[in-house]
Amino acid sequence: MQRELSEQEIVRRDALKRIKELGIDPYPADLFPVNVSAKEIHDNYERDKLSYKNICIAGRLMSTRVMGKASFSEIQDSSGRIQVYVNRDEICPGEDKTLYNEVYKKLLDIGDIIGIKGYVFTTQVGEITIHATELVLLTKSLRPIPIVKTDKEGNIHDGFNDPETRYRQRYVDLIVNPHVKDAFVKRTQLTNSMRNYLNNKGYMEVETPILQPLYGGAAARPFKTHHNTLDMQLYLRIANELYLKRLIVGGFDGVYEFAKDFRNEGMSRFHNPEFTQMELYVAYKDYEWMMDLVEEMVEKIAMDIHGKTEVQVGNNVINFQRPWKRFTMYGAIEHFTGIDVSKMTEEEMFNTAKKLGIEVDETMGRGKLIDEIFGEMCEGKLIQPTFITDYPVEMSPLAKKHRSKEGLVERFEAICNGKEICNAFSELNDPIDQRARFEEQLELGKRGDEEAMVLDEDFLRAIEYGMPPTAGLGIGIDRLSMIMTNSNSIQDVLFFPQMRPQKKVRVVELDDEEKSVLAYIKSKEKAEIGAAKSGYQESHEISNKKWDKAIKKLREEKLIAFSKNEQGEAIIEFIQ
RNA sequence: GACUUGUUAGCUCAGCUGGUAGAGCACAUCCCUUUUAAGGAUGGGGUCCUGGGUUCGAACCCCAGACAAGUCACCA
Repeated sequence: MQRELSEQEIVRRDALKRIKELGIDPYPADLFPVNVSAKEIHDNYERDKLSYKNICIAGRLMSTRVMGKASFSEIQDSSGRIQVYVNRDEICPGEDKTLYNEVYKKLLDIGDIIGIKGYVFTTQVGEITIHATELVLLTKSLRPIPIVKTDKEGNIHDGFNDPETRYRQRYVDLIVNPHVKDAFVKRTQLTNSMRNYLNNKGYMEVETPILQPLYGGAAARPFKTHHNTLDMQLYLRIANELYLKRLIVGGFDGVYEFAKDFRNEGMSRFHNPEFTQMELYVAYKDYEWMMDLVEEMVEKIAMDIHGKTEVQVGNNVINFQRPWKRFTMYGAIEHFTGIDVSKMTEEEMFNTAKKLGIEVDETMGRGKLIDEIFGEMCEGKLIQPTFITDYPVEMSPLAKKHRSKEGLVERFEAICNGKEICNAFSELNDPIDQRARFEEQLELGKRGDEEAMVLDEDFLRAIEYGMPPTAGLGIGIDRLSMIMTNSNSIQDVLFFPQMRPQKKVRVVELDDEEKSVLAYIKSKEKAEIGAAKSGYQESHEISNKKWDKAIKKLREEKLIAFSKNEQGEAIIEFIQ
């Protein structure tokens, strides 16, 4: 179905047609021999002027200021923007000035991708500029892009801000909002830095199934799908933990994966249905060791991205310098509430939670209560990176029981800016205990807990062969990216955040009611508007609003006209 | 899932008590040899998110819905 084009789109399509008539290919196939970027010129021209006498650059046309025979444009390549000076008699040395007068001045639009050959100079105003000697069209753009302007004080004019449009048309967002691009560059720096760190340690990056017959490794509701040939239900993974541990059983000492995981749950500025987690498993280590690794790795990432360990996040400056603060979960609760819950019975804890103003219900066990108290009273207050250790066993069916503390597991989370950024434990490798924990989860599932884990018989078989003591880590790449880029929403660190589809555009045609109204007016030829309405309403059921809509529509379609007679009455008239 | 706010030109936004839909940028036409968000002049451009209702009359009031953002709940 052909969309109705806006005036500006029609102008551009007409320009495209004219360009073709002039024998110019608006989408040429040949490579364009780019030999420099905008950033390189800005960085190096002043101290090495001789190297920029013969340059070739390509980019998107972002602005033009035409001043008769001379004009200035700005082009933007992947590295940034640079000004281009175009002089009529230089790009058109002969008699034929079409390239300048018609193509450059009229047929090129902001958003077109062009190639420039020329040399670099500095204008009278002192701006490093490319003096164009040749100009070619590389791609014609058929839609107008938003024109965002920044003045000398750095104020942004006519910004492209609407989050919905920005996320739905991320390509436009990336073109016109440099800070958006910057956040994604930083995200990639983050994963590069992390990957380098892990590779230098000798761990192996692996890939494990995303389509899993059983989902496991986390407490979450999965996406279901179906494989036709096997005729079986499959799930999109919620975690890759159980697969990576199988690889530890298989004899790898350290494996990691940057994993896209999928959880069929609520969405918010911290949650997207698909998100990225880096999971790492290292044999013969424990959670204490893993804490040291996390500190070291994240400190290094901050250094690699920002050149320092401090990062501005909202109103806070977060410092990733080692060592980070460490609290046990009980310790954190005592620190923030003054209450020692460690020796409380479930009943005492229930009442304590209630007193603290936390919503509780009878189904909550000790572990859930502790988690609630912590989440409510402590988590949001932890701005600087902090490790919380030793979680209740009920919440952690895959973690090893604490070596000395009853009822706890060897688990830690790192909290930063009030949010969890990673989760790790000494992995449970006792197959008997693991089976028992899975069975407890099955019970929870029967009681209606949709997030309860399912029993993975193959995983149990694997660890029955023997998994060495292992430290495991899952670190949220999106969450960490948000912190490292000072982003307020996960959507700002995902190129294409999940959105509901947009409504389809309707084709407008006369409906039956409008046709009927038109027929009536035609029969009258001409009438006072109020009389026509009441006349029509005598024989037809129609509300005033619908009548009004119908006649407005008919006028738009130029099927009827409005006017006034000598008495000043509004007259409606059928047009032949 | 709940609550709050929003949706008007390609973009950013005004729009009074309900009374002919506005501005800046962009676009078009014309003039102009180094400009800096903006050279000058003139002009065109609208499904006021959708559907219903109230009203002589709705961008505006009422009801229902769509989409989004924020807060909360759940979760990483």
